[in-house]
Amino acid sequence: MFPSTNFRELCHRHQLAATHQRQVIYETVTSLSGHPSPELIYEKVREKIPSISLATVYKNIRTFLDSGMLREVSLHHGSLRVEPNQRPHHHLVCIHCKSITDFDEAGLDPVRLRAKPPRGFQVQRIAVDVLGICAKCASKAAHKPRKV
Amino acid sequence: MFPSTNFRELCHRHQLAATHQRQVIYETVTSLSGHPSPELIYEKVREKIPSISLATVYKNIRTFLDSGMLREVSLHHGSLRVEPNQRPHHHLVCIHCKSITDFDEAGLDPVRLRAKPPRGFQVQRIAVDVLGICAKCASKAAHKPRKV
DNA sequence: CTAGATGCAAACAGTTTGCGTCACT
DNA sequence: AGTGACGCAAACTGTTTGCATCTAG
Repeated sequence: MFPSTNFRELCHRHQLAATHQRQVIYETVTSLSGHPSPELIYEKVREKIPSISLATVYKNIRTFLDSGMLREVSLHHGSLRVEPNQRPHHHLVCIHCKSITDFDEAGLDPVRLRAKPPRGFQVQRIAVDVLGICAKCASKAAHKPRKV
Repeated sequence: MFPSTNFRELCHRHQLAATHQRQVIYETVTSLSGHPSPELIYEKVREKIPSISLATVYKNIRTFLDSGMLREVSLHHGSLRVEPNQRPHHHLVCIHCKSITDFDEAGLDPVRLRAKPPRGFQVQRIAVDVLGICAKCASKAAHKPRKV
């Protein structure tokens, strides 16, 4: 979608100031494998900028997520959520208000593994999240789009 | 799988003492719709047992999750996790150690909505979590099985 | 020049733990 | 009777905020 580009342009497209801290945080994240936590990102960034503040790392991760420059592994709802619905179902998750709505399994083509999962991973079940904008948020927000 | 049953039997099957608090917490959760947080469950339970402690609610939610009597909406990893992998992919999630491994989109039959999602929900993307036991945990645990 | 970014410390929210007492089995 | 559950308060972890200073545009 976007041609290959440098960090300044990327920030400009998202209307963000291209600061040194931001660049190092962003490049650190994209260079990492796995699914790093803010704390781990902070550690790695400090190797480049020892004086950086943890708050700056948090603020910028949030900024990147909000602008769509980065994505989080799964939307977190601040606290643990218990699932009272015992029937097989999936979830509709709103990326704005983070509301979760159940979605019957029958509304989705059956999800099946095409390939064996790697190296002895024993599958127990498959959970599907349909991510998007709920009706309520869609109506009040003709404005800001947001990636997920 | 299980015949309809009462709370005492349910606890017995999971080797848990059937206390009054436990019963009220469990029945409160299963009577709720949506995806309640511990705080909300606490509020509701206090309507029945005003003297109950928040710690008891937390301890028992944890107990229910660990025993498989209840399930959580999505495994939470304690902290926010950033996704550096920009390619379309899904996740293999271990229910024991909570490790997350990327799983290429091609390893799964394409996931498609069969029905229109309800009431003007605008779908942006579909995220699939394959839940199970990773090889590492499987080897060291011939023992305790656990539901997810 | 000015809006917005940084760094620090303090505040917060959510969750867990230690421990004395009480209740289920 | 003994093991484990409860209730309370204190501790902890992860994250956000207020504010003074600095910097990109």
